[in-house]
Amino acid sequence: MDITLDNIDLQILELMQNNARISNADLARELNMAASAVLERVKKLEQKKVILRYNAAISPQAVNQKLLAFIFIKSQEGFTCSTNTADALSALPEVQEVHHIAGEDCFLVKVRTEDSASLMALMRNSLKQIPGILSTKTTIVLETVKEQQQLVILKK
Amino acid sequence: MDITLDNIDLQILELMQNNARISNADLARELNMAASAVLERVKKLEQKKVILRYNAAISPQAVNQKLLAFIFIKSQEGFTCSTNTADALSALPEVQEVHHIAGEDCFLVKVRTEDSASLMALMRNSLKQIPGILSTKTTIVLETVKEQQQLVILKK
DNA sequence: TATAATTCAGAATTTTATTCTGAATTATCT
DNA sequence: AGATAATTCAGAATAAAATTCTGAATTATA
Repeated sequence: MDITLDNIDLQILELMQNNARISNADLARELNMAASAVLERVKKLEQKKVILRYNAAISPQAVNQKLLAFIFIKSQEGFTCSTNTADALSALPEVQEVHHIAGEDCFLVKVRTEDSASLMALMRNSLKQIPGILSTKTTIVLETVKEQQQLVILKK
Repeated sequence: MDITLDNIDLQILELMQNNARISNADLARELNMAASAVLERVKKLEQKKVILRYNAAISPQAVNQKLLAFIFIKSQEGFTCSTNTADALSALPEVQEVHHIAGEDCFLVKVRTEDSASLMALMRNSLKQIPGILSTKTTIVLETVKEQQQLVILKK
């Protein structure tokens, strides 16, 4: 399947990336196009997995997830086995992101918990159950200044 | 304003966090409630900033953002001045996240670029312009196994 | 250059969002 | 506890939006 994106596609992506609930009609008005044509494009972008999903960004504080931390996890085994480690990490609900990174450390994991006590509990209980983890190094976030993906930025 | 969330609110958040374009009617059907009642709640969650925004998750590969990296940035000055550093970092379009972290390093920055050449260019050109940056340490992501916020998980 | 495939506007239809009202529930104050 | 106020919600009515369909125009392909 062709995944070439023309200018209209990029405009749609730019409009939707931070306003995913914009109505198809409004989208059409912004682009000076018929609603049916825009709808067809959005559906196609979804089919082509250019748009992966639509998320509601929820305030972590509002749902009592006050602590954000990054954990570097050094894994024992080679890459094939580490994939299992990554999957085990991904399965934990507190784990928001798992990245396999270059260099001596193996994974960088983004974690949200209620507070530092529950972070400690997570590390003591859940992480300890995962085989192949050699060591962890935790970095606690004091304040988040920006947290917003913005992949499409059109130049005028 | 009261930000207490009852069970219905949490169910709404759980349904919307990974399906932000669900129609209000479908939401109402899932919850066995009138559409008007659900709509009122969603509006209130937006007002209360429990829902911060709605994002379309775009495939980075599809828009030619193939490289993901985390950069640790050690800043020269104290916290007040570092805020300016953080704001300057946040203003860069390649920068997706800026976290102020505990410990010797000051900021952890998540960056997406087309490739390693443009990452190097970003560091040589843009980062060098920002005053107060003492040193940087870059960690390149080889593969992302999970990347999906999931703040609300209801236990049955 | 012919043919096929894609894209899109406009109309018609189905579905949804939104507003309003009154009843029921919940919270607040004395 | 009991009265009052505030909030929440269902159901109806209306406005708006999504979706489907068709044929014309454009673009790609052979």
